[in-house]
This record gives sequence, C-alpha cells and structure tokens, in this order.
Amino acid sequence: MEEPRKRARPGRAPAPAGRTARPRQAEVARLAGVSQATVSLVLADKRQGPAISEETRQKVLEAARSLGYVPDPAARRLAAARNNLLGVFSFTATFPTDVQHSYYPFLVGVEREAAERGYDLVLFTGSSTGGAGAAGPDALNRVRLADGCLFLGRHAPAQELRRLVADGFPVVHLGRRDEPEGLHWVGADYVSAAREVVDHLAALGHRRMVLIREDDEAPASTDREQGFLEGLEAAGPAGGPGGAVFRSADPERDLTPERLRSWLADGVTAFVAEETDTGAAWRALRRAVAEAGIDCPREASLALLGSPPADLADGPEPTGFDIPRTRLGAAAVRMLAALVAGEEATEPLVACTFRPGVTSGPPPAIADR
Amino acid sequence: MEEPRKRARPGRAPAPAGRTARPRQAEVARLAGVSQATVSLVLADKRQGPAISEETRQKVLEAARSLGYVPDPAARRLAAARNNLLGVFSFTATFPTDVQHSYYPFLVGVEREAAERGYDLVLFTGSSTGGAGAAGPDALNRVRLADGCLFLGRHAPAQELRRLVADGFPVVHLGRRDEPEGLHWVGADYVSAAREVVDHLAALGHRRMVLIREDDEAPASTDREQGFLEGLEAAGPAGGPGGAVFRSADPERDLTPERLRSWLADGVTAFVAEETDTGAAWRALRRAVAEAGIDCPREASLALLGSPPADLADGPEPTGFDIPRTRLGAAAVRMLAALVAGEEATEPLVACTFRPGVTSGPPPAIADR
DNA sequence: TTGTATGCGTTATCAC
DNA sequence: GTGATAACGCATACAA
Repeated sequence: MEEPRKRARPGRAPAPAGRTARPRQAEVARLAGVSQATVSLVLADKRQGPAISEETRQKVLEAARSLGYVPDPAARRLAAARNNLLGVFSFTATFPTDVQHSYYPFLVGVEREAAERGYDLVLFTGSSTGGAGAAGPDALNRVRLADGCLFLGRHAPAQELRRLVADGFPVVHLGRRDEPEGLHWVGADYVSAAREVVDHLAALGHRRMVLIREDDEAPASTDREQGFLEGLEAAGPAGGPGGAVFRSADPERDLTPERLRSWLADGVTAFVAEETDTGAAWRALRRAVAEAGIDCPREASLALLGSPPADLADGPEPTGFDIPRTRLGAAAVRMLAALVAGEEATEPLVACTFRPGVTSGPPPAIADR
Repeated sequence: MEEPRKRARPGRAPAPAGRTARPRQAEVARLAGVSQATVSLVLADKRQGPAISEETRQKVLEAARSLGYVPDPAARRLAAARNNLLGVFSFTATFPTDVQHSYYPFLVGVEREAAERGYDLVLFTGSSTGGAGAAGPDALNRVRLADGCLFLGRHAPAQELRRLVADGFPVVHLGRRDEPEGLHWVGADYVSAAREVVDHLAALGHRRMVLIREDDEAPASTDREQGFLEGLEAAGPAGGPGGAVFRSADPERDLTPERLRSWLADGVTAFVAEETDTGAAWRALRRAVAEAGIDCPREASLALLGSPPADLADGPEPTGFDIPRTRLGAAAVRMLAALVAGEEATEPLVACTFRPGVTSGPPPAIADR
C-alpha cells in the first residue's frame, strides 16, 4: 500500500504573505460542525431537495456570517451554477475622458436594473484601452466568467460575438444589430418615433416634407427613414420631384440655401433631419435655414429625429424625440436576466419620448389664413 | 472489489438545450496525441518552466486551432486562486442620475489603470440603490469576491471596513481617512496644494490673508488650513487681529460686506476660500465681495482651494488648484494592485494642479505704486 | 521533454 | 437529515 506523499498544494501559486485567504465552505463547515456539503445546501437555500433542520441552518448561517464567507464566483461558474454577475463590455473606454461620448446614461439604467434584480456588474475593460483584453481573440472570452454579458458600441468583432452566441452564452447587444445571426439586442424604436414626428407635422397641416439624412446604412438611419416614409404615406401624397429623402455624404456641403428655397417653392413646408454621431444633418439644416433667411417655424417647420449635438444644445429646442438611453440600459439588463434564467428574450424595442419643441408650427398657407 | 458506478455528471446541471459544449484541453490533447498537462503548458507559453519541443508545440497549437479551443476563464481563475477582479464599492449609486455628483472623473482613471494592469472591475451595486446588497451589514461582505476593493464616498461604515481590513482583505479608500486603523487610502495632497496657492499670493506681494472655511473637521478641510498656515508663516507675519482663519457654520450668512471691509482696513489683501461639497465658502466670498463693491483683483485677490460649484462654474476662473480626480482613481488602483500582489502600499498622496486663474494679482499698495 | 497526479471551491448525487 | 464523493476545466509539482 502506497501512501501518497503530502504535496505542496499543486496547481496553486503560493499565497501572498500576510494575506488571509478567503474563507471557504469547508471552514464554515468545520466551525459549524457539519459537512461542507451541508453548508452548500444551506447557503443555496433550495426549496426542493433534502430538508435541513432549523438548528443546523442557523448554526451554518451564523458560522458563515462570522467568517465573512462569500462564495467564489469562479468556482460557482465552474460548477455550472450562477454567480450573479452580469458583464458589461465596451469596445471603447466605458468611461472616456470626454463625458459627452460616454455610455453614462445607459449605465445609469444598467446599474439600477441590475441592482433591482440582485446582480452585480463586471466591467470588462475594453480592448481599446490596451489593457486586460488587448490581446486579440481572448479579449471577449473573459466575459464567460459572468452569467451573461452586455455589449456596448458598434465595434464588437462579429467573429468573437458569433462564437459566444453559438456556445449559448447569454449575450445582449445594446443597439440594434443583425449580425451575427441569433444575437439578441435592445434598441430604440426609431420607426415609431420617426413616424410620430411626421404624424405631428401632418396634424399641423404639413403635407410635403423632406428628410435630410447622411449616407450610411446603419439600422438606426434606415429605421428612421422607414418611419418617415410610413408617416408620409399615411398623411397623403409624398414629397415633390426628387423624392422626399435627401441623402448626402456631407450635408454641410450639399445642403445649400438655394436648394432649400427650391424645395419651398415646390410646396415643401417641413424639414426633418436625422440624428447622427456628428449631428451633421441637423447642423447643416439649421445653417441653411439661417442663411436662406427662412423664419422658423413661420415659413418652415423643422424637426430632428433625436437630440441635437452638444454645440447646438443651447439653441431652440427642436421638435423631435429623445432617445431613452436610461430605459434602454434597463431594458438590456432585463433581457439579459431573462436569457440567463433560460427564458425567452424580452421585448427588444424601447419607445422614444416625443418632444414637442419650438421648431414646428402650422405651414404658412394655414398660418396666414 | 467494487467498481464505482458511472454517475450522471454530478455537480453539474444538465446543459441547456441547443448549447454546444466547448472543447476542453483534454480534447485538444487527444487530438494532438499528448497529455492535457502538455496542452496547458503549450498554451500558457511560459518562459520559464519545462521547455517543449517545437514539434509538440505545433501539434498542440494546430489541434487547438482546429477545434476552436478557448480557455474557460472560470477554471483558469479557480486554479490560479485569483479572480483578476477589483471591486468598486460606492455608497451612493455609482451612476447617479445627476452627473454632477458622480464619481465619473475617478472612474476614468480607475478604468484606465485597471485595464493597464489586466484587471476587470466589479461594480457592487451600492446600498442606496436598494438592490443586491441593500440588506444591512452583509452588503460589504460581497466585495470579498474580488481580489481587492476600492471604496468611494465618505459613508462607508467603519465597523464593516474594520472587519475587512482586519481579515487582511486588500482595501483602498478613495479620499483620506484615518479610521479604521490600518485602512489604506489615496488622497489629494491638500496641504501642499493650499500652501502653493498661498505661496503664489505671497509672491505677488500679499502678506495678510484670510481663509474662509466651514465648520467641520473633515481631513480635507483641516489639511487645507494647515497648508494655508504653513504658507502664511513662510511668507512672514500672519494675519491681523481675530486670526487669519475665519470659520463659520454658515458663511453665506456670516460673511458680510462689512466684515470684508473691516479686514481690508486692517491690511488684509487676499481672501482664500476652501472648497466644500456645497461650495458655500466660495459663494459667500464672491457675493460679499460683489456687495461690498470691491474690485477683484485690483482691490483684493481671491483664491479657491479647489474648484467652484456648478452654479459658479461660468464665472471668472478662480486662482487655486484642481483636484486631480482622474489621477486619484489611477493611483487608487495602483495601490490596490500592489496590496493584492502582497506588496507594500504605494504613495497615498497625489499632487493637485495649480490653477493661475484671474482672481488674483498684486495687492493695491504695490499695484498703485 | 512529456505524462501523472492532485487541488482550486463549488454544486449535485447518492448512500447512510 | 447528513456526509462522502464525483466532477467542472485548468495549472502546477514531480516522476518518468
């Protein structure tokens, strides 16, 4: 019979000097005078399974509390249980130096909803920061430590995401996203919101409107256009010759005062700009209107499908809608929690808030009547 | 002889349907015709330790790639006995709705430094959110799941903190704090910063100055006073009758124009206000100066030991200093990482940035000469 | 240079 | 009701 020699903790780095190790279930068990498995059972607080005497329960709970026991998330995950951790992964710094570009409004909702549901958040430091996950393909993999993960920003590598999704790891992307297939997302309902703005203009009496948009194919853009068109159609005959949609890669160059006047002459009475990262469409529109000497909203109504860029924030409040960022964050957490629990994904679309603003009114033909 | 019956994967919940199991090192090993340990060695790519033949290396790497092997972070961390997680605990919401009161500038530095060092961040949803850890004394215990934890805000219960510290759990408090004993903290060097401001005024020719401070005993306040006094002493004889420090529980009430004029008559030429949460000292000073019709900086110089409150942010830039919040966040992470690694704590004091501003100039006697 | 054995802390099963 | 015990996937000390 061979007695296995006592080995010096294989597979484990030496504990740093002076630092007390985290208490484990085994120590709780010793203190309470029960087995480790019993501790696990008590702490899991399962309804089904072996019933546990109240006395034992109390002993265990007391021991755990006095030791400051807290379960190791890694071990929990490894044993295929949950660790009550939701990941948040962004591809730019989550907290950029410039607050303007931050995910702050989303995080407000994320934190609130996570707390509500008893989850803590793990902020995976993004690849752009050159830190933890800068090294290629493993960057995304770290998120598997959590029960599920929220992704922020457009630059998530599709390849890695695809893998996570394929493995059945709960993932929610903040912002509509069609790739990879099967990816869950939460986004603002731009179609309805844009349509609501057009409906508002139509109710004021406008019939001919032009949408100013940039030249990209982002879902957020095409959704707005769709809502715009739906609204137009419902209101009656669409815009004049040249189409109701003005699309330009550089609206600040292409949207000239002359063009505006020509539209007005054609009977167009309202202009709608999409919101983009740069705010170029709205800026171009405001400037062209000013240069053309058009009085807003007397001679023409203006609307913005979103919020104005920072440099125009002080101007007159545009008719349009606000993107419910905080609610989007909360909705994302809600969906993620559902996926983690093995349930169906919740509703991905979040309604925007209509903003009356001061840049729209009845069209001239009606106002002057 | 008893043959142990094959059990149905104990300790493991049934895999969710539709979820493909990921390949493990063992399968990579089988495919490459080596042992699991060898796979681990190859993938770890350690400089030291057993060398591995190039041939085996390639076989293993090829097998891993063809299977799409990705390491399981939970298992990795379990084996390594560290989670690579740094906790962040705040006693108000980490992301309050009102950005003004938020820890944003700190978090910028925290995230950057954590990423730099390969740590991810766990945001413990604080007590105020009424969420995960709202329930009393156990709230703080949750942080033990991280390798160490950063505490934000003044309201951390000393009792719980003491316990963590006593257990050798790595803790760093953001902001100077003397209790509990042994608590590590990182803070701004208000003494030096205040002194630098006084030195600046002294260099301009000021000799008699008054410090306006509120009536509390926070280290941040007493530090500023100390720096102020040091600077005064170095500059020569201290202020006039009544002392160089004006202390009031409600400066906005007590700091009257008459009092200001009386100081001026006594030969005081510069006024220094401390920064507080409310900004009361600075606000009171500005108002009293305005009401007294004193021309700043011609007739009197003003300085602020910190940054102005939001409602005065648009006014003339005060001479004073900026609190390096972002660098404080980074320094806190640096210290925490050191503690986690079992090293000595790093330097707790972070220098403030002197801000020349426009509210100070030579004293009248000199300027008019 | 590679393989074997063991432990990390947890959950779940099964026998007592 | 309670206590062994296997297994999760990986990393390391040691033997071969």
